[in-house]
Amino acid sequence: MARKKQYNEQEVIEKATALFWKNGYEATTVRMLEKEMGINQFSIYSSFGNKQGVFLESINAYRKRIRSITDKLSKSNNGKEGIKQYFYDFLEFAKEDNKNKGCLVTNTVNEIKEDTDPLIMEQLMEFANSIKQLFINNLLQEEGRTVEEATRQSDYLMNSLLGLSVSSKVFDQSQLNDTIEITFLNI
Amino acid sequence: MARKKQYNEQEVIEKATALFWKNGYEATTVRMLEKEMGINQFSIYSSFGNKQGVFLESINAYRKRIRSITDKLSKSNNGKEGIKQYFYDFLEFAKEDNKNKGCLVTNTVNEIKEDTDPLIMEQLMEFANSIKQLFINNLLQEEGRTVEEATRQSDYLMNSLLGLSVSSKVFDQSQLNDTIEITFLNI
DNA sequence: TTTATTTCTAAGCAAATGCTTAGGTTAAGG
DNA sequence: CCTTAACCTAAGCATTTGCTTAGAAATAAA
Repeated sequence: MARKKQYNEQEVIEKATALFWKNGYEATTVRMLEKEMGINQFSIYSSFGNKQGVFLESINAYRKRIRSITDKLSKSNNGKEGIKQYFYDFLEFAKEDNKNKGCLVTNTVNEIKEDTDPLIMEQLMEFANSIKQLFINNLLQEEGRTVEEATRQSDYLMNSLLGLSVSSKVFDQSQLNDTIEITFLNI
Repeated sequence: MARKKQYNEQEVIEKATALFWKNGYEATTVRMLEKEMGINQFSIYSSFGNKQGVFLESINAYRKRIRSITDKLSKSNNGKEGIKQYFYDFLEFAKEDNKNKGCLVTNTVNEIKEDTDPLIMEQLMEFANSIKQLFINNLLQEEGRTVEEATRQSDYLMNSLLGLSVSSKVFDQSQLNDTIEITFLNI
């Protein structure tokens, strides 16, 4: 017995995600969100509570989108080759108009100060750990590796991936390809 | 024939550097600078023009401080071992109170949006390239490497270093050590 | 059609931002 | 001891920030 919402929450969150991805959390203002999402501030706040609420939903949307390549990784059964493919898939995933936006999660980790909201931190760490766990599982598909070794190598790989998320904004494609190839030479 | 400055510009820039290092460029406000540097906003603007001017001087100060370990690297003559030592030195350099502040330059690169000031960008890229060049030189100290190979490997190492600057804020010391060791296994 | 209830528009709020300025304070040269 | 030029203090400026709210518009039920 009342008016209907004139927007779809999932659709507008997709647009918010793109903004956060490109600009980071702090640099994305509510006015920008308003414009990009195509709805008024009132609607933003009534649907998502506050700016942080929009961002948390954006992380969810991001994780859904990236699931296509994490799924591929979790289903792969060729050890480190599957992980290497994930690196390439990720670069493709983060590309837009010949530019690279990096990883939404990594970008946000880079913004972290002491006063970063614990809720956001929690979400970020959970996501990072889920990726690391996939690495460990894939490495253990290959013979002659202890769990400890696989864990150490996964930390190494996470470090490389974090690096890629940053350097993909500055390096060109062939530099990135070479870097990935060398990264997998020694594990 | 006039009053003398009651502060030393180099001293106050050291304090500004610490702030930018910890909080990043955008998140550091002029009021915070005022408090940390111990001088009034008027003095800040009269000495350095604007906030960006303070930051550019802070990058200079940072480069001077890090020179102790880059000098060590440029003087080393044991190839990749010297670079590995640089990685460890860097982690030590960036440590403060059991926390790790990462690299001022990398932190700022991570903040980069399309509208980042070109002057700042230029400074940052110049610094990054100088490090990469040191890597190349050191790698060429060892036999059996072409310049192209050394360049590719230096991109790989820069990627790892960028990763370290980020992951040092999240990983613990033993994870970082393991990561460095694996990084240097296959070059 | 009327009523009830939600949604939307647009104006507005306090706080924080980078930067400026008026006016008092200090000290070197005459 | 004055003058004068640079310095410092502190108040203030316009703009932007995240968030709120009063009131108009829309729509399902009575």
